[in-house]
Amino acid sequence: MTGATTAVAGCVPLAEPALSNEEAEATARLFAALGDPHRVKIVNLLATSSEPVCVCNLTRPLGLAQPTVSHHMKKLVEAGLLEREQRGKWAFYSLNHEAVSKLAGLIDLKGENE
Amino acid sequence: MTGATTAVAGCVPLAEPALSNEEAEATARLFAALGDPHRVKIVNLLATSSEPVCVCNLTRPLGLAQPTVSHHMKKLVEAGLLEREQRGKWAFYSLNHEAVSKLAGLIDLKGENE
DNA sequence: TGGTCGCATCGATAATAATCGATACATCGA
DNA sequence: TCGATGTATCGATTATTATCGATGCGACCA
Repeated sequence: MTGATTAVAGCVPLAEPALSNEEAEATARLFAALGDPHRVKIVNLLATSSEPVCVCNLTRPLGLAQPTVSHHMKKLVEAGLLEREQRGKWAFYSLNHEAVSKLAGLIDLKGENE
Repeated sequence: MTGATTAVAGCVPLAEPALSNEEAEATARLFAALGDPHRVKIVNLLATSSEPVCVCNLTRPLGLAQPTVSHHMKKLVEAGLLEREQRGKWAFYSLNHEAVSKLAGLIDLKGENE
């Protein structure tokens, strides 16, 4: 573990009184992780799969080279949205449902303001 | 107007069976709009303000030049997250609560899968 | 132990985006 | 009508990011 990598950790609801620079950056990193269409598709594929998926099963539906897929997976893991599991020589990725829920909570303005 | 600018329109829940390229791009544009710390702060400032805010009241708290702030406001409006209202020579911006709610709904995986 | 396979990292390149000074446009007050 | 003011646009620069070939690393198999 590199420490405070997962962006979700430092996030604070958007309706919080006054966001600090660090909080704003953490939140932006989280959203930026989903700011790429290929990464949106990755999350979609994992969300609709009942089981973890390995990289070799992502390159074709995404139409990307393997290093590019690994690049995107790393970004999503760093954001805390995905979890990586090594099975033999395969790397299986799955959604971090808790992080996704927390992300949805960040956006929810209800109850926070007016 | 370029037409289908507001990204929110073409968005579909992340847990939908198979996202098309267009849907993934629309969703990514929406998230990318919040993928910048300054824009997160703008949304935060508007979310905590009971009234619309003009650009001249944003430059100082953001520490950015006026053209840069206008640039970010445009991106957020194009994403559909903000609404612009001209009052005399001032441009007032406010949150589009409906779009924000819809954004939160996109992320919600509950009920869609498993 | 050598070969293969899956994946991550490296290095380079191309594309995208943030930033700001200069400037244009529109509105308002005098 | 003229000057002042608030914003948007333009143009240029810098920084960030996506992409992929080449390569390295680890696991598995024969």
